[in-house]
Amino acid sequence: MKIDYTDTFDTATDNLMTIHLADQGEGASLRHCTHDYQVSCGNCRLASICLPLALEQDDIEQLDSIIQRSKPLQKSQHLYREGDDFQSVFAVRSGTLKAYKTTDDGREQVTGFYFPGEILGMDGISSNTHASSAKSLETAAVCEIPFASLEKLSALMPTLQRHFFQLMSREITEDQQLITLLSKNSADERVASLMLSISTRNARRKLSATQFRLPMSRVDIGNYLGLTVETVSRVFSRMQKMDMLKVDNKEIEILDLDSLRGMANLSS
Amino acid sequence: MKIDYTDTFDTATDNLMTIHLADQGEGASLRHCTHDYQVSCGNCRLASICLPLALEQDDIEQLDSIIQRSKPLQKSQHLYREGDDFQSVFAVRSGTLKAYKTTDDGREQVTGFYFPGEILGMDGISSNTHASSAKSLETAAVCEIPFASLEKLSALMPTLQRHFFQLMSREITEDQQLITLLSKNSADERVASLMLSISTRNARRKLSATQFRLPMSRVDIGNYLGLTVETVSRVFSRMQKMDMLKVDNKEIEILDLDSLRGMANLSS
DNA sequence: TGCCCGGCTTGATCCACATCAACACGGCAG
DNA sequence: CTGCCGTGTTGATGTGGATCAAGCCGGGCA
Repeated sequence: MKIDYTDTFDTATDNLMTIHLADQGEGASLRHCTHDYQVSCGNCRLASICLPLALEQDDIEQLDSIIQRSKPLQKSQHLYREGDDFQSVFAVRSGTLKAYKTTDDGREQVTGFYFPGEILGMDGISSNTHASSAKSLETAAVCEIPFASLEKLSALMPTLQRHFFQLMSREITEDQQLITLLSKNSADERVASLMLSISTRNARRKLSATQFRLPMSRVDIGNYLGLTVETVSRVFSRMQKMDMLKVDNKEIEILDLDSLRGMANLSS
Repeated sequence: MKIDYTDTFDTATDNLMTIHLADQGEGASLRHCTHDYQVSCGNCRLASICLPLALEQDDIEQLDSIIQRSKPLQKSQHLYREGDDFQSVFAVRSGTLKAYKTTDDGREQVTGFYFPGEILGMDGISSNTHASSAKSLETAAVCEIPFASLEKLSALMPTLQRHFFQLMSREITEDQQLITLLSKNSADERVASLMLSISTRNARRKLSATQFRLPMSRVDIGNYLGLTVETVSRVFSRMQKMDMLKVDNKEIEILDLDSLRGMANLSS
């Protein structure tokens, strides 16, 4: 079997997930994908939504030179743990990760889900140790961006500096969105908001906005939204009964986007 | 009356608040303080906890040159509003501000309180418009730091760049702390945590960690902690009955720091 | 094949906090 | 002085979601 490397990867980057999602072992391209760590930002199809966004070709190559592509993470494997030395931030190449903190009494607060093209680990910058843990929800690949190099490069490339400031700022506004959601919204509204968030993030990656497989468990959803598993489950059932959503375990189909938006009642 | 300018300001910076808090019009120094916008980072007593932290003398002077000191904000006056063009971030010089978002149905989510030495407005970087509003809870003075200048300067001064990255990261970790608080902790724990937070922030500014006046109303506290006024009030009463706290309207005295920590049950 | 186990759903009951309502207090304008 | 309003407290009642409990389903493994 002959493979056009650049091109295969161009699409395969994300396909790793799609393939996994569909649960069909498209052996050849999957294997190819997980073993070739030599992708570059220049030919990554996520470049337009990831860190290289808005960079010139030359700049992308420089950025590329500091990025390390590590071997894939298995499901449930940690990328880093709370308290670990902070060295790098990470870009998700394929798969999904969750970031979470463990409270003293052992409960878990999920602080975010990270899809391909998204950056995680920025909470470690302030204290030089990671403030949360990150583990993969399915087989995943990440690009490691050593922070020291990123800092140096940022000082030389105004666009990159700006963009990284913006990324951190976005993390802040998203956290604030979650704060509002947790403190002001009902269980229905919370779950609806999460579904919409996943839907738009899928769309950004040119995937279906109405059909997708949830990479996270009900427990994870609960720990993210401040609800118990039971409540999450009940909300899904209710939504299904109202014909807003079709839920088949982790397989989701949004049947009525408008009423889902209504339930979430968010302007943003 | 003869005034030693540098020295007066050295202490007056923060005194504006203390004076206001004590509700006694120490005319001379207050007037001096509020009308002299020509303080510099070099002689600001907050320098050690504010943006200049860890900068060399030369660098502080450069930073100083881009900072604008505006005239004081009256109580309840807005520093910026959600949706405003983003131009600058702000350092609190005296007084306290709250940042908040208004939900579509008109309710208010307070996302943070900002005390002297703290930086606010960073949530505006990502979209070039402020993602939240900020208003003063009492007479306050701020330093305006035009972001464009800060960016340029950051590219030249690695320490500043690093420090600003750290500041944004700290905002992220604090938001995540709040997320956890809102989703996992009881009303008692939430209020106790806030009291401890204010206490430590006071200590950082060399003020009493056990006696202070709350700059914010019960409503604000409720809107920050995701509770109603009534609940906040009841928690205060309960704490008072348990001899952890003495509460006289906004005047707080922490009587038993340890049991307050116990109630908050936070490792951090 | 049968068993176990982890993830999910559904029902019954409980409880922390919201909601509603009344009142206390202090500042301020008339 | 009186009345009003904004802010805070306290009590009575209601409710959304937690908790407890049971059962379902599918996958892995002996």
